[in-house]
Amino acid sequence: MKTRDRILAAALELFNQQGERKVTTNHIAAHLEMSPGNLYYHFKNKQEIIFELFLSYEERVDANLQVPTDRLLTIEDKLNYLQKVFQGLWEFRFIHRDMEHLLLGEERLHSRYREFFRRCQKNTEAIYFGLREANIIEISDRDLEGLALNTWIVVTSWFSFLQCNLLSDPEESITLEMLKAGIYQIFQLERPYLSDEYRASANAMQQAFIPKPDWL
Amino acid sequence: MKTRDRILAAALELFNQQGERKVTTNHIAAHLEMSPGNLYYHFKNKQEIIFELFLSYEERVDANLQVPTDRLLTIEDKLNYLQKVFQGLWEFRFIHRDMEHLLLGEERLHSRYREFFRRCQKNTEAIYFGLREANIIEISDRDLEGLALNTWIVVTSWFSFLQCNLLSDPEESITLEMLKAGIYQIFQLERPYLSDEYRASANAMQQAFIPKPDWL
DNA sequence: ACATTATTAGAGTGATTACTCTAAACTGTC
DNA sequence: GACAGTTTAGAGTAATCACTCTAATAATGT
Repeated sequence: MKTRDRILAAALELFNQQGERKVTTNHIAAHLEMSPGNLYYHFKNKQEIIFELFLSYEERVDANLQVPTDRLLTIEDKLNYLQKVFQGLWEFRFIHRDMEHLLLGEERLHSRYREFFRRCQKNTEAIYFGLREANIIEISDRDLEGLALNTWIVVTSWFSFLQCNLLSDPEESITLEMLKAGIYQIFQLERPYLSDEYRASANAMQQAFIPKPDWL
Repeated sequence: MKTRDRILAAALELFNQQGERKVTTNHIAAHLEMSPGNLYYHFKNKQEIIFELFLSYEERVDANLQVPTDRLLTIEDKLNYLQKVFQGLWEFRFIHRDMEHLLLGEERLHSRYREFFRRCQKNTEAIYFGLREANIIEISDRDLEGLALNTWIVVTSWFSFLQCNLLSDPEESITLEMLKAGIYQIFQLERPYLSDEYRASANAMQQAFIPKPDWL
C-alpha cells in the first residue's frame, strides 16, 4: 500500500479508537513507525487527513443511499439500507462522534458537510417516498419529512449515544448487540407508518434486532 | 455575587458561546478581569468547573421531569415538559454539544452522567406512561420504551444537529425558529401514538411549532 | 554511471494552555 | 492598629502538539 494510504488507514483506525482529539499527528506517525516529517510530506496538515477521510465516508454513504429507478422498493431493501448505513457509520465512527469540533473553524469541511447532510436528507426522503409508492408505508408528505429528519438524527447520534451513555470503561468496546439496537430504534421510528399489508412482515423483520432485555 | 458564582456564570456563558474546547481557564479569568491565580483559588481545575455546571444542569432537568402523583397528566403538561426541557437544553447547551470529550478520561463525570441518563429515561417513560393512563396516547410497553429512547436521542442531539448542519457561520446564532423546530420533531415522534380522542387537540398544539418552509 | 526527483528521518520550534507559586491586598476582630 | 485568615494578582512553568527544516537515502530516467 502507498504511504499516503497507509497514513489514512492508520489515522482512521486511531481516530475511531480514541477520538480525533486524542490522536496527534506524531501519534499517527509513530503508529506507522514513520517520522512526522514523512507524514507532513504527504499531507500538509492534520485537517487535510480528516478532510480526505470525510470524502471517503461521503462517497460511501452516497453510494449506499441510491434508490433504484427501474423497480419498486421492497421491504428487504429497507433492511439493506439500514445495515449498510450502520456499517459505514461504524467504520467511520469518529466522524459523527467528533463532528462538532472537527468543524470548528474549518469552513471548507463545514460547508461540505452541510451539503452532505442536505443530500442525505433528500436521499432518505426519496427512500421513504419509494417505500410509500410500494405501499409499504402510508404517510403524508409532511410527516415523511419529519420522519426523515428524525431518522438522520438518531442514525448519526447513535455511536455518540452509546459512547456517552452505555460504555463505562473507554476500553470497553461497542458490541454487536448495541449496533443491532440502533437498527431496532430506526425500525421503531418507521413502524407506526407501516401499511396493514406489510405490518406483519416488517415487524417480523424487526424481531431480529430486539436488543436483549438487559442491554441498556 | 460571590466570586465563585461569577466564575461559574462566566464559564457557562463562554462554553455555550464557543464550546468548552475553545475556552481556556485564562480566557474565563480574563473575561472577568481576574487573575488565573484567583480562578484556581476557587476551583482546583477546569474539570471542577465543568462538573459543577453539570450538577446544576442535572438538578434542573430532574426537577423538570417530575410526574404529578395526585392527578392525571393533561395535554398541556406534555407541552410544558417539552418547553422546559428545551429551555434547559438551551441554557446549558455546551453540555450535550461537547459531551463526548467532556467525558474523556473523566470517570467521575462519566459515571454520574450515565446515572443521569438512566434517571431521565425512567422519568421520560413515566411521563409517557402518564399520558397513556390519561388516554392521550395508546402504546404498548415495548413501543413506549423505544419511543422514550428516541426522544432522549433527538432532544439531546438537537443543538449539535443545528450547529453542525444548519449554521454556516459560527457567529450566526440559533434562532427561535430552530428551537421551535426541535419541539416539533418531538411532537412528531409521539404523534402516531395519539388516541383518537386527543389527536385533534394535540395536532392543533403542534401547529404552533411547524417551522417555516425554508427553515432548513 | 550520473543526474534528477521523490521520499524519508529526526531533531527542533513556537504557540498554546492548564496550572503553580509567591507576595500583596483586603477583611474582620479584639 | 495589630494580627489572622481570606482573597487576589500576575509572572512563570512544564507539558503538549501541530508543524518545519535540513540533510540523508531511495527511486527513476538517460
